[in-house]
Amino acid sequence: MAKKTAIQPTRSEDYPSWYQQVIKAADMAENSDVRGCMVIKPWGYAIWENMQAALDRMFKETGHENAYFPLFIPLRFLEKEAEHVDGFAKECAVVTHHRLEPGPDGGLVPAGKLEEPLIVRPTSETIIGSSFARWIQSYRDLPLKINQWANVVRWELRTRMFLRTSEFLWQEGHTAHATKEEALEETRLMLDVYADFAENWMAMPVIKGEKTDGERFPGAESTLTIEAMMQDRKALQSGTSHFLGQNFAKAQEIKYQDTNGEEVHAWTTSWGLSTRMVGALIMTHSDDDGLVLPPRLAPKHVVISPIYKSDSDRGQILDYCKQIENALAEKSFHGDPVKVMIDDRDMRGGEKKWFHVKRGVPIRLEVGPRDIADHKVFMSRRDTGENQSIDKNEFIAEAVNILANIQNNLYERALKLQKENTVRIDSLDEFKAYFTAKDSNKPEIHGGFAMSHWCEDPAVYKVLEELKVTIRCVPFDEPEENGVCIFTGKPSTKRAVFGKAY
RNA sequence: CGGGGCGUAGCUCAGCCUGGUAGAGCGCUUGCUUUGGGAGCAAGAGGUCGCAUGUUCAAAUCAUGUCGCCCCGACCA
Repeated sequence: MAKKTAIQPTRSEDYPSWYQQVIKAADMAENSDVRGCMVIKPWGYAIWENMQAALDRMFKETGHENAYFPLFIPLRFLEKEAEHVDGFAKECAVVTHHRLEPGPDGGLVPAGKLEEPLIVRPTSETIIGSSFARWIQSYRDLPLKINQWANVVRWELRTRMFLRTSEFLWQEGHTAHATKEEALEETRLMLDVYADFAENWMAMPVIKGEKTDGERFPGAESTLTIEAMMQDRKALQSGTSHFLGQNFAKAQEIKYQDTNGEEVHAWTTSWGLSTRMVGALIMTHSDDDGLVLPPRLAPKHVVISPIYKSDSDRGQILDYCKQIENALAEKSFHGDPVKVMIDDRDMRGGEKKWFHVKRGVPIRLEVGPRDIADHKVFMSRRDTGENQSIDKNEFIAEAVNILANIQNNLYERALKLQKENTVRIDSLDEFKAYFTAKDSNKPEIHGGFAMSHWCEDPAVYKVLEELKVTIRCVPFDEPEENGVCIFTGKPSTKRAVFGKAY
């Protein structure tokens, strides 16, 4: 008899369904009345706010300023950059009217047709570029480093909560530089910021690399990416940083006078990271009992449940809990106070326990009369499920270390999964076997990442398409090495990461 | 846009094949009991069965149409 899990089905039974159930059980989000759009509920939004706070600080530390640009973009703006149009045209929401009037059947019908349709931003390169063109006159105006926190809309055919929704929240950084070198440096710097965030806050190991031609952002010269492996061994693109060359600068006349008095085009970059990261967080750490949160992003670090045997215990037990809360509030976990919640709701113990387990709170404490008598607390760790009775003062002294230990354990666990499921493959047969499910009707978890030699050739993409595998990136860490493309036999100097992707 | 599935109480679903007065479990409300582990008993609230048309004495049930959702593909952060 299998152990009863809080989430059903389990990961191994049905991963996509498990994912949806975790979101529901942890009360993070729900589907809305608008197709493809979700409602982010307080617990899910608090996680996003923690991500925002960490990233925002990092952006400011690297010299960026926040600003805000319009939700609507004139249609003609999008037309300016040819590749950009191709990339986004298929998924744009278009606003064509500005008024509603009573219709024949008692409902409302759009009226007041707009002279020029507006599109709801799928990304803001064009509208921000038009501002940049006005703001930038001289080399003294550069570099210009702007970030905006915003919502964007991409009309997706198929959506999945957090991973792909028609509307999503993100940040988009946009910068303009005097030289190509400086813009390239910025592109790389921001990718490093994303990787730092993923690994140190999310406890999610990532592979940094460059996208191949087919996977690049529409209109970019190069796209850098961080790729993470989820527990079903599929890849999730988790943040991208684009070197836009002078493509957008030329399309939008972002020009400045250099020190010689000559008018030249600026070099621009853009980089973005979205609420998709909340999905990444779920799929990286969570288990069959629900969400598991890395302490650095958890809305609450410690939840204390008082356990009353009788009403007369109440005051005493609550005082004891408050002592712990106050003592922890003075401890610093990465510069912030330890976030404690005393859950004093009148609920049964078991129900209350599972409530917090499912929501992924890193540490749960239970305090009853026996603990008080012994000056102890009963502690459970969400990451390992370990329970222990521990001296109260010892816990207070160790709490920050335990949180750090959980953070580290989650990272190491995720890294182990990634390493164990990344293999170097040097033959096409082996490659095919690696990515082929034994039961095509109900594909079991198979494959992972493959590191293989390749080349830019239509034949390569044909095979990949058949296997539903994509080139995730050409990793920076991978050394140059002479080999042959496993698809064509042509010479190759570097391996790329291949995988099935979200 | 293709292929599958589903719309019945807040949630999960049964009932439909074979038409005949709307069901269960969970949740919710109230009371009592319980409390170191997803409580027990009792009482109660809650549904024009997605929508429209048709067939019929009679439709949740049959037919046609329509809208919406979910899953699997193609496309994408």
